[in-house]
Amino acid sequence: MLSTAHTAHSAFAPMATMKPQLTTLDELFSTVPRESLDIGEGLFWQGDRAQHIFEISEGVLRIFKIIGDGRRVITGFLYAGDMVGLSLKDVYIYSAEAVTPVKVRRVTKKNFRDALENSPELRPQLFALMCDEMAAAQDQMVLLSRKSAEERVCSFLLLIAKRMHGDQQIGRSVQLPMSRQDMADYLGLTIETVSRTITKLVTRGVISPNGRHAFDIAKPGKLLALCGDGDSYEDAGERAVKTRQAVWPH
Amino acid sequence: MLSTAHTAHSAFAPMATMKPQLTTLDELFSTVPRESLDIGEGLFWQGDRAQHIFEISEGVLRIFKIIGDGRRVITGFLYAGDMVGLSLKDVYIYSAEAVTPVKVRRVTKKNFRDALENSPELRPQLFALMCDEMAAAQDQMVLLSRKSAEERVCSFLLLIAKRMHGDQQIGRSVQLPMSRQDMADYLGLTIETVSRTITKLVTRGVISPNGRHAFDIAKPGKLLALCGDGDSYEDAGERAVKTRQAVWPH
DNA sequence: ATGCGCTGTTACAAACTGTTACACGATTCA
DNA sequence: TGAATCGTGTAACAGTTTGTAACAGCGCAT
Repeated sequence: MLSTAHTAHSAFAPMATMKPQLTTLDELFSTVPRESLDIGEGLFWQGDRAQHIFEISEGVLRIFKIIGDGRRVITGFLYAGDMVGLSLKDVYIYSAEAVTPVKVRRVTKKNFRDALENSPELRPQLFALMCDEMAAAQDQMVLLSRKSAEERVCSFLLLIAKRMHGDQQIGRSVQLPMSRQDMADYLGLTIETVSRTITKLVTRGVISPNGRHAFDIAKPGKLLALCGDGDSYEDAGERAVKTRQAVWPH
Repeated sequence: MLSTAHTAHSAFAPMATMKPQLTTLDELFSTVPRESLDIGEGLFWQGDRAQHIFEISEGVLRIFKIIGDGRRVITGFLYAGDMVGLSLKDVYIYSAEAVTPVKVRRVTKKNFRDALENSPELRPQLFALMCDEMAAAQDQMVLLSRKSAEERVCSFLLLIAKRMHGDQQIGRSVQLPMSRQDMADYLGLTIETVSRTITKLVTRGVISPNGRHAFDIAKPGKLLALCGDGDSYEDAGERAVKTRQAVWPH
């Protein structure tokens, strides 16, 4: 599969004659035309032969797995700039569907491999991407394993708020293009619990609705405190949260 | 602790031109001495400066994160042959402790990077490792998100049974060197629920205890049916579910 | 061998989340 | 326009898992 290292010298080859030396992964995708997906349309399905790697240039995608009796788990939402399809398996082990209208570019796995072998600058970028993905997966495991419903929803709001604003700072507004069911399947909750929890946050003035798929973060500090990623000052945990619920009537 | 760590690094230090061309990741570690960890001893901690990458050559390690109020999430158990410490971050984002007596080898991140750049054969191996890790993380998300307590315990038993036998087939016996608390923190349950569930499986004759930290799988088919990875097309490719007939004639 | 400590097991009540059911508003289609 | 459908919100009830606590089993030291 990935063992096609024909050109062992390429690591040291200064410049390939035919192919331009790529310096970013984006460049690899930039030459192919964009494809469009409508809302709800699938990019690929769990079990399909995995032949391409995709880069999202616009819109939001959901990545999910389905187990036997229909239970669905969304393992991630992907935004512009993210890549999807990375795997050494012959088939995709998850499905990808458009949450919003999406535009993607695709390259074959072979071309992707070749580009990596030919460009030493690309490899650290891929490594970094995969490390970030792994770190995100572990955070998600923490969320699913030990966080309460409220902490999960707050963590999610913060995650999306960050992603919408370049991962650097938390925006004051959050767009949630996905359905409540999507959120529930991502957070390991039911749709009703998501709904209840959001209502509670609105009632307490932590966030304020801006239509059904957007919220303003009225009290970012409180949202942070409720997300469960205890910043050292918070050491009483669950009990502290309950206390606050009682203490803050408004 | 870990007093033998420093002498070995110089083995890779010399000029860039004459580095041996490695063909497997194992070889990269094989020249440095093994370090020993006692039961419960930490290899590194969340927040430590991340300077090394480790390969486990013996024993079992637990990888975990701690959030604010003391909640612990074990994100994985690592066995001989596994690598740990891969990250682009400056600090480790999780901790690693010995479940059993452990022997590890370490290389610096710099040497690791250099070896990868100099050996095209190594890169696909690392890519494969990271993909496997990612796939495992997603399976774990499914488990934590949507599986019942019983399904979690059964999945765990099957996972360990597979890993103990080279990932190829499921053994008839399972060694569980970790404590019930470790299992609970890995499965997103409480220690009591783990205990109850195991008792129930024993009562029903699915497994039979062999001391407290080992079980015989009396009804492998039943265990598979209970693990929740329904017979969806997901596993149709090459996975154990498919080979169930071959492995277990009954 | 006896006592102590840790780990694991079991029982029961409580809590959180899930389940079920229905209402509301927006959109689609006849 | 009006009915049907979809996504969502709300409420009462049910169920699984948890928390608490007491008890049992194993290992270890005295």
